[in-house]
Amino acid sequence: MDKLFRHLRDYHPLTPQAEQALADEFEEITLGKNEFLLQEGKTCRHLYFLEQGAIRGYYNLEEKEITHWFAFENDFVTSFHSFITQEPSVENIQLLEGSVLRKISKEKLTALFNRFHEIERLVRIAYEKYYIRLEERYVNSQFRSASERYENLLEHTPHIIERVPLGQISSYLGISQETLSRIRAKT
Amino acid sequence: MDKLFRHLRDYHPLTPQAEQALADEFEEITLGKNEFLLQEGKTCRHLYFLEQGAIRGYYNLEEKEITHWFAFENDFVTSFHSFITQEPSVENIQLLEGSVLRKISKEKLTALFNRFHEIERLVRIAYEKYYIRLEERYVNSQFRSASERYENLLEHTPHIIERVPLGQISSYLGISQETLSRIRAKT
DNA sequence: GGTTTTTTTTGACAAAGGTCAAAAAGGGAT
DNA sequence: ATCCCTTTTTGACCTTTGTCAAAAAAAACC
Repeated sequence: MDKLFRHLRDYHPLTPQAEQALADEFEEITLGKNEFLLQEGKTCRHLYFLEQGAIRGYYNLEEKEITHWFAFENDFVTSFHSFITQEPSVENIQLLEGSVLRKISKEKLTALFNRFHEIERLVRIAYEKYYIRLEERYVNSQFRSASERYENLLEHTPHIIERVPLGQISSYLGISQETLSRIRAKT
Repeated sequence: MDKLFRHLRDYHPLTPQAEQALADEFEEITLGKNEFLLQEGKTCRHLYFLEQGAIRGYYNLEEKEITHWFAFENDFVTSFHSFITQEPSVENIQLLEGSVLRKISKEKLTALFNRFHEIERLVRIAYEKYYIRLEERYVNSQFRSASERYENLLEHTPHIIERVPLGQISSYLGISQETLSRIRAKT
């Protein structure tokens, strides 16, 4: 649980009462490689915190799996669209490695917002960070060439290369696997 | 001011006290076509609400202007990265038409968060909506062909076509202007 | 250690989209 | 209407990336 709270403090420091209330609600779960946290068509009712392990989010488009994000230690994980709207998810969330997570349901989180302004503030601040991250990925994906995107990955998130098969990285970068392989051969 | 509050209520209803506090801080401004709300290198200190008009955000990449978003009536406008981090902006925000806006400074907004939990909640909910929007744009931009992206624009945001020159639309879609022109010729 | 199975690389070719240059079409002003 | 200036379209060609198929390499299994 420590890992979670150390991470939360980076967003916004909490009073002991608020920390305790969160500690009461965040439940630990352990899942094995290739298991699913969520499958398309199901509504995502939880927010997860990934303490240890690696996870990907992907969806199926024309027979292909498109991986659009990865998560590692200290990342929050959910199908954001489904979690927020409480509509069925179009994406799947699958473990790349055996992982240790903490989870909290949307209802419990919402109830905590009502009890603790500071918890809602923490989430507001976390959203800001995640928004900025996504914005950077967006600009990077749309206006850079395939090899620039790969170099950017090497520079900013090299751990992805170590822990994820190439086919998933290529779809994450929006490149065919063959092209990515050729880009790598050149460097 | 009505327009702003009608819009805010769609996110989250506010008490009269909170509305009044916001009304006291949101200042009206009017700017003409081609004027700048923000230029790169400057830090964005305000959040704007666009009551009437049209605005674009763009940055310069290798001699070219890359337009990466448009805003119209009832949109919030800011250089999100700069506003949140209070670091110098890499983007420019320019009016496409003469526009009427409301603005509030970051300090004043933060002060309101402290006074009114409900205002911070409203912003938290607004972030969720904007995050989902960006996520959709991201997936759409990265995994669809040029003509699919254009068709998607026609279907979901046709007003852009009416109010924005083609060169800016093409860069928004991540296509060269010539290719966009050819796509249009076909349909 | 040898055999499957999966992942990555390579080759040949095709398709999508970009670039450069020039022509055409619009939009104001006078 | 005419001139000037901006925006859009068209043509020829080039570059990047994708696709299909097969080989090579790596990993997992017995």
